[in-house]
Amino acid sequence: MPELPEVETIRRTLAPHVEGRTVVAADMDDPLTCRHPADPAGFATRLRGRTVASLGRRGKYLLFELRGGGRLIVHLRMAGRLWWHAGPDARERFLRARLHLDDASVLDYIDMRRLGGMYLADDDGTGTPAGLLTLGPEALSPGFSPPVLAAALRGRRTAVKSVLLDQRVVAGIGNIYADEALHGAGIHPARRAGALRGPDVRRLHAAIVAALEEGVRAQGVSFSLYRDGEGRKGEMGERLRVYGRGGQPCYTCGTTLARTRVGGRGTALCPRCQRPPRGL
DNA sequence: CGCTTCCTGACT
DNA sequence: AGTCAGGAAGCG
Repeated sequence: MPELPEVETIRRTLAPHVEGRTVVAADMDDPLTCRHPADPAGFATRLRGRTVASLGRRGKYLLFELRGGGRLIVHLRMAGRLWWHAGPDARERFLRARLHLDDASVLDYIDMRRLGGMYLADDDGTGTPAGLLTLGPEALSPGFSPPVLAAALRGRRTAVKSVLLDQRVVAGIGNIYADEALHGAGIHPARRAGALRGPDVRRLHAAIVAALEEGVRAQGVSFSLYRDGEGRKGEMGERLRVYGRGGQPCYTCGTTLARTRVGGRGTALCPRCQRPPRGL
């Protein structure tokens, strides 16, 4: 569900509520949510008494750095939500875990599809999800530059959109912002990555950064499930130019936006602004 | 690489 | 009944 702007918004809204707080109890209600350690009782025992020093983010991972070492890592995947309440609120239908903090507030982890998960990792890396270890540069950092993007695209016959979604290439882009960035750059999502020229790559890089920064400013997209750490919706949904707009007119040229499938993912594009070269 | 799978629900 | 969903690991 959430991509870099949504996860960053959650981090910002959650940080003031959890930093410096101690977990006095953890209700780990769902074995699937406990990725490491995998048993809920052990997970709860290890988390109890730990204090959150700071809340960070890497790609789409949220990192609760714990005082004295180690971290609690949360990945929301498609449908996960983190929701803080000043007191023990009503339990959401798909509540999978609840952390009780030492000021009587609670942090709820809600995940209808149970695709997301929580990890308790040590400083030596034990328990860290593999995907976090192989993450590419942060999309909104100097480490992600046009030359870095060019190197990732070079020589590859796969669709350019699939490369953008590869977290090992760049961390934080998901299906929404990939479509938005490709439209902003005027590049067809199924275009062969290796076929992009220097100017294409620079436009694409700029469009990625612009789309993600706009998403952060607007506090994310709230299509259905996403909310920030305090349950508020983001404004980015109304600013999307292609994602979710198949069949509606392109804001740039008026052409009816198309809906297709690229790399197994639903994809929206403007057939005129993003015209593919012959044979892609 | 690209396709399938994980999981559960909403919608056509 | 079939399709789709903001993600990513796993398997040929």
